[in-house]
Amino acid sequence: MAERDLFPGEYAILGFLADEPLHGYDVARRFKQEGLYDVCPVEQSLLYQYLRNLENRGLVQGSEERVGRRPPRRLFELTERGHETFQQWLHRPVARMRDVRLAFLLKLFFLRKRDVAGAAALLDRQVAECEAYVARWEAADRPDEFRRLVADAKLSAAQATRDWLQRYATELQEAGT
Amino acid sequence: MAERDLFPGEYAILGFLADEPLHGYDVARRFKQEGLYDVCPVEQSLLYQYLRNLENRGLVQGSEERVGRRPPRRLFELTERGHETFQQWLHRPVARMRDVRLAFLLKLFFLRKRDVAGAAALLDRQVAECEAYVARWEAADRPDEFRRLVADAKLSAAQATRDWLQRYATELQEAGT
DNA sequence: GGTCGAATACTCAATTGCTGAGTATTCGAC
DNA sequence: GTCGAATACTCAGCAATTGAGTATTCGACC
Repeated sequence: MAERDLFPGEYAILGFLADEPLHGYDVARRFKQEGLYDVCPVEQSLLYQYLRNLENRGLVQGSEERVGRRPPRRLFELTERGHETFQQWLHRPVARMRDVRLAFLLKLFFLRKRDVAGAAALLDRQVAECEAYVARWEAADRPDEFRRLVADAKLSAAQATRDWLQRYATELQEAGT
Repeated sequence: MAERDLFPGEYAILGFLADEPLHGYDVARRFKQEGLYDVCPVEQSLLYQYLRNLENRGLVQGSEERVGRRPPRRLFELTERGHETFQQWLHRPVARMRDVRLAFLLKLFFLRKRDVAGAAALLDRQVAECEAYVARWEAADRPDEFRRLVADAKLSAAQATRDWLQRYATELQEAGT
């Protein structure tokens, strides 16, 4: 039973926990405060399910805190495997164009703060993915008007994505020098 | 209990049935043949669920055919309300940018075949939607680096979409004269 | 010093959209 | 005459998400 890949929201949780251990509630707050919620709207109840899933996979570890007659709360932190999984994800470009504005933005969010040079490298790799995608759709045959329309739509979107990535890469390089 | 809006796939079914009554199976074939399936992958079993929903809403009407000891099959056709619903949808631009490459493409698919001038008019209205969207994101405040990044991504995508729509509108106008 | 609303911290049941796998018949090719 | 492809449809179950709920503590204000 091959496990499905984690969702963007789940990786984002790993990202926040990579910095410091947090309660589920704090993770939710980070999402809102940092603006990730606008890109990837993980509701509270969903967040706790994600956390549970991550724990089942051994990527995070929650420890129970009991204080007075408060209902027990849990502090979550990344395991070794959690760190590895997150780091691998962080440096891997996405294959599908529609993921650029979701998962890829999340990657940039976390990588930029840690490692500007790494972010620039990731951008370059993502630009290459875009080029490959553009080439595939330029080569696609267009048996009829509608398929031509679809191909043009995909092409123009992918080119715009590539250009935007390139602009941002340049910006990072200039800021880095 | 306000009913949810129909899915793009459901509108597409209305579109096919607007031309002629069909069996569910035929609708599925149209999806594949005409290339709609690549944009909007409606599996067979899903298609029949959509048909049932459309029938419950009184937008299509299925009549049972019994031949020999064949399992009964149903021929679906649009009702009056079905025609109205479809026509309204067909001429309405979409509000969200991500729908341009889904629902809006479907609209173009159906409208282009019937009414090139109407398609050109729809394109103009959709361009206006894009402009409004661009203006909203240009005005959005960018309290931090990440939100600036997100805004830039949205902006560049919306501008590319607008340009693509405009190119196609021009093309239609030139072909129409 | 009491109370009231906001913040903290989490859980669970229900829903919704979809997938996969199944059924039953007919038709054409060999 | 039989075997695979095409026709035509159904159903049970899952997986991701939503919404609504629970329980406690803290700070502000009267």
